[in-house]
Amino acid sequence: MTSAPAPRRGRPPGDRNTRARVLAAARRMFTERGYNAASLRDIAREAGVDAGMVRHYFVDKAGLFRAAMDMPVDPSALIASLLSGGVEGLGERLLRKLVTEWDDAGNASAMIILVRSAMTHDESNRMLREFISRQVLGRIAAAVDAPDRELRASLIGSQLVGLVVARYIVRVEPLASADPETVVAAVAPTVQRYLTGSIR
Amino acid sequence: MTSAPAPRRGRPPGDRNTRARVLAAARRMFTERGYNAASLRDIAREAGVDAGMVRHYFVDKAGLFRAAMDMPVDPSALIASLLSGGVEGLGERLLRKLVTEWDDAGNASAMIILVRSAMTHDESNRMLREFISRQVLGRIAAAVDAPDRELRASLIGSQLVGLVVARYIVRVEPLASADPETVVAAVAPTVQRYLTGSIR
DNA sequence: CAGATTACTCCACAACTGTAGAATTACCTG
DNA sequence: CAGGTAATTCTACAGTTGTGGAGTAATCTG
Repeated sequence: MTSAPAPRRGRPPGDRNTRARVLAAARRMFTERGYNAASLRDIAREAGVDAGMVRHYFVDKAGLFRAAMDMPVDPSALIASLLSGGVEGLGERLLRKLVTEWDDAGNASAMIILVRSAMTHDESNRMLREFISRQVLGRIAAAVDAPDRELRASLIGSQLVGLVVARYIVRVEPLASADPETVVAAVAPTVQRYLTGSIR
Repeated sequence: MTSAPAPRRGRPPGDRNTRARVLAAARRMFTERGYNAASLRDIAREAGVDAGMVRHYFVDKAGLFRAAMDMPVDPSALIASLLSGGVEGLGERLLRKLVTEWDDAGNASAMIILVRSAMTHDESNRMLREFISRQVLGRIAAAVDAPDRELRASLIGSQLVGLVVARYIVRVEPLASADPETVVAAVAPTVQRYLTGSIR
């Protein structure tokens, strides 16, 4: 790993920090509209920049999307740390993390982008399915010592995705405005039952 | 070699039942891609018909969408009949109805159209929110004699929407291929708890 | 100073979109 | 048979989309 700052040559970026602005605008647009409906020109306008910059920095719309999906926190590490506390009370920890994380992420979470895009964009759909299966549910399933581990994990997935859609995307009331602890208290037992309870 | 019959101009002889074919094609396309991503030309091609027919029969894309959303069964009547059995075991009845209905609807349910479209199309988003609130949750909330009726109802909504997304849209395994009764057995207690159990 | 390299904008293109009107043909009523 | 109406396709238009190339400006290295 060369930590050397790389002999920067050529024209330095002005104090506009364009790349980051484009990325931020892309995240906003993708969360709001999903992959297809967020146009490059809209994103560029939002960033106060010419549309050509997207090509300059990210080559493609797909490239921009990939860059926008590079999440700040590694979800697998996050989940691993959640799991380290054991299965007892995992439902509650999982849910609290999810809700508090997304409440103040101000709608700009990669997960929301993915959910929203997955409805109309094939690649996103595949990404979401694989992300849920491998990164989230796979790990949970591995931690659960019960028959039907995979089924249990995907049931959890269904409740979590449903919560995201209802609270953050479609915004069904009063769930959308309910305070975090209320949501945690209400939904955690569901997740815990899918984890360790009887499901047959 | 003229393999294609070369579309003759003007009114063709016989009864082609075009309106119904366009409508069916529209339902298929809307379920597969959502409102925005399903183009009029694609729908017309799917129906084996010129795109002008949409205008002829439905005026607008919005008009076509409205027509495609005119559901064969009135959901409010359906829900009312489910509710008539009382709150006892309602979770199970609700879930069984939902799962069996959609499993053999072959993916062409109006609900799936709505869920899929709601992610990118503002009007659909509004429609879904209002449909869930008024038609489904409103009625359920009215039948539940407990504090937090609306919150309970929207929690149910979150689990149901999550199930739809996970099983029918994103197709997370093994939930997507699980047999109906397994799903009912696993999820019904969740719904029942949201209905009558403790949520605080 | 001369390149080289990067940052950035402008313009063009082909494809696709929803909408609109005109033209053509078939069927129905009298 | 005459005339109207419905059914259908064709052509056109203005807008938007992702992409690509060309050109300009700023800064670096040598």
